[in-house]
Amino acid sequence: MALRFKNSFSRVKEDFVPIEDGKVKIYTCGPTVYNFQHIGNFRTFMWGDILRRYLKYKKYDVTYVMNITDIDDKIIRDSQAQKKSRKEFIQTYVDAFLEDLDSLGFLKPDVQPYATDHIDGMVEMIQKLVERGFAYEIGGNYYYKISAFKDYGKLANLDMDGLKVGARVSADEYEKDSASDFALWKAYQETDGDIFWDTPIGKGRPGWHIECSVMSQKYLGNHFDIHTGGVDLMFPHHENEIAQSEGCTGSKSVNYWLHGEHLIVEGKKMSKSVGNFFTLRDIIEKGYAGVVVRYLLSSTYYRQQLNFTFQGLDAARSSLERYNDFITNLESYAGGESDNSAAEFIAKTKKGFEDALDDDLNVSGALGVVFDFIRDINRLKAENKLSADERDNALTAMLSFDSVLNFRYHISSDDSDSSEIESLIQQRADAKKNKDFALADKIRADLLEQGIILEDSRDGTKWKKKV
RNA sequence: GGCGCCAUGGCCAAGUGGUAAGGCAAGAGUCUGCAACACUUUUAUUCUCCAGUUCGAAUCUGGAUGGCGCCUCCA
Repeated sequence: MALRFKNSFSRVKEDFVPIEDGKVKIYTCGPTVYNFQHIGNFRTFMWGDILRRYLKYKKYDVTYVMNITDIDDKIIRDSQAQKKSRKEFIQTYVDAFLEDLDSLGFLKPDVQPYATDHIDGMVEMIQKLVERGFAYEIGGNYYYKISAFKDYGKLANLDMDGLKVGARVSADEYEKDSASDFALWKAYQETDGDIFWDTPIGKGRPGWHIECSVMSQKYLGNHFDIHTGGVDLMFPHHENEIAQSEGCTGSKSVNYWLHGEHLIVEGKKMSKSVGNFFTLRDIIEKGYAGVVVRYLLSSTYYRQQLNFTFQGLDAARSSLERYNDFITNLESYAGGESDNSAAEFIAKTKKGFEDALDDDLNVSGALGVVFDFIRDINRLKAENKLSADERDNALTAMLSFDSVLNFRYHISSDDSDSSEIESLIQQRADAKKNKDFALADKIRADLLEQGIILEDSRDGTKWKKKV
């Protein structure tokens, strides 16, 4: 099967054909750094990571850009409330975000541009849009004239003529030709304090949407392959991005628009007032490793709502242990007689894995195939029908699947307490030899208390950390 | 009001016209000093409901019910 994606623009699955053979350019709308990112944010970034890893698995040369929005109304409001400079304020959340990406096992974006480093580019684009008749200025504010862009509303399937002018629109503090026109540049106001830029188009700050047009163009060119984000960004953000980019160049900007559904918690929209709002940090504090969250967030098809529950998180942890135990146990398996069935299992799994992911990133389907594989190989192992060569081939296959999933977790060998654990395991082995099972069980229970799980096998006792 | 998504076993979830993957949980067994790991095995004549199309429907059509989202803050 050929790789295909459901394109939000056409609303159907389309075969993926890159603009440049063998290369894929992807832009993802990154976080606005006014707070710690919540698990819903990470759900969106997560399938972006899977997408990117799978394209690499398919031998594409991938360029992945994820921006950081470091200027917006909330950043101004909250940094002032905390009496911090904008830079100082955002740094906390940028650092936290990068740490979070790391604990969730993300590949680092190839380019991670900051909005405020691209003010010049934004000014140039706004000037160009004015020249081309897509933008106008009123009292130092610049607006995009959506009536000038004939395809406006096409991505979100909105009929702009039929839009009601609601309370939020009329409450806008700036004057505009049309209520639906959106801000490209906001003139300086006293309440902005020291947050402003002096530019050829005046003193002020950029609107939200212009940054993504400028940064995607700068790092990926006027025309690139894939743009991702959450469904809520489809309108107005991505609609506006298209209007800006294409108004500026006069040609198509993005081939495939991918939008992920939201995460809900215990069946309800996540909100602070309901008390079901979680940052990644909240979850980790409850004792779950990042990789457990990764498993849960990535295991559901991205265009389907994901219902986050702690029961689900516990199930994810158990699944993940099976996945990792499989790899660990296979690595230490000495190898036996072959019955020549392993090659077939490997080929079948590889095909099933790729067919599933080729079909618009069906991770659930791919996981089903991988768990079939785990059972098939474990059975061969149990019956001693897997040779050392077959073991190596199975491991290679599994690790190639894991280059996409990244569910493998490692026990650090330089762990400071690992020698202590080894010595306790030795004490337990001695106790077992002396039939002092009470002591042996106590050692095992004590270690479990510290999050260390012991597993006895013919080849001795292994230990692993609880995730 | 307009646009759109979803409903599959106790929980999660794939399958989109050919007779219900997979994971978790639970029960039974093998292994084990006991566990854990692993293996074997049991658990949906049935896919929210009602009609229809078809030789055949979880899958297509119409309707109903329930849940969710977007319609200028939002992943």
